[in-house]
Amino acid sequence: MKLSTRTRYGIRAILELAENYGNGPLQLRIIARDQGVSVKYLEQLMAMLKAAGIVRSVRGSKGGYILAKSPSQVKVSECFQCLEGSVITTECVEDESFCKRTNDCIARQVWIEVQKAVMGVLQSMTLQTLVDRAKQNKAINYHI
Amino acid sequence: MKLSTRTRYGIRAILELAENYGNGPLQLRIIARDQGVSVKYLEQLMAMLKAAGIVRSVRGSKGGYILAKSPSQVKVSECFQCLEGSVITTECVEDESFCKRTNDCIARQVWIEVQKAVMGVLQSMTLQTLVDRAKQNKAINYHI
DNA sequence: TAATATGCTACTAATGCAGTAGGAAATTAT
DNA sequence: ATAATTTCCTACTGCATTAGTAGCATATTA
Repeated sequence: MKLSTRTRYGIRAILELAENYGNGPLQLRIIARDQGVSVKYLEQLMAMLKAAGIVRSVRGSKGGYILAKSPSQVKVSECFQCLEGSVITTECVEDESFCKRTNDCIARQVWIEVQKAVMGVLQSMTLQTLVDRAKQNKAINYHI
Repeated sequence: MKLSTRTRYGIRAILELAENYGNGPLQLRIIARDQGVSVKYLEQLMAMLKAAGIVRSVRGSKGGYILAKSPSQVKVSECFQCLEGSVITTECVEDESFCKRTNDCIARQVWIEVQKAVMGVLQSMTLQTLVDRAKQNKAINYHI
């Protein structure tokens, strides 16, 4: 059940875009530097997010990426599903015909509950939620 | 975030042992037949569960596997962690020194919450919980 | 025209998953 | 004793996915 680096780097990149929201495009060069990831790899992640309509891009010099919607309108679950593929723990959770044991399979009930729990967490958060937390966190660190 | 077949088959095998609890050892041959999985593959999964003290084995003819504790004493989370490795979504969740950004990383907070949610579900269930559900399920199907 | 960014596609090394295979050791049945 | 059954152990293999790297095309600004 490990997360891919795609998801981890991707979410971090999106968060950086969310923090930068309203200040024009942010270059991958900057994000790559901040996050310690290659620009080339980030390009691919951003392509996925762009295809999903989560970010949009501005080409050319002074270009970069911008969040397509305001941070409060983007659920973390959207970003997660885009990058990780889905939150499906097993095929049978969403596709009953995947296995003939579906009706009797108690294990399946477990995976359904797990999936609901994960989605519950991710759907309850928007990028704004996380940006606010980050601000709060920085304020606390400042006082130390 | 897909589950491995290890975990899926393994949990199903354990559930079969749980349903058989009190009736002596159950052979992998039987479980393999019921679940549509090879004996050889099941052997490996059972080796993991045995090492974790979840099941114990009886060698030789009329041998097989038995749950090491009563179904009500075995949490699903134990079985899951044994088979899947862990519920860790990323290393940094449990190892703060894994990444120097740990303190400021808001993404990490997301993964921590996801992990807690998953563990919450799995820890709330014992094998007995699931066996009871299975019985209930069968009773309902019988009336149809 | 040069510099800076994204866009696109192909390639590759490493890893882990999902088994298969074969024989050894223990136990029971004949 | 011997045969049959069953777990035990370890090695091997094919496959898919991940985690990038690389190179060039295209768009935009200075």
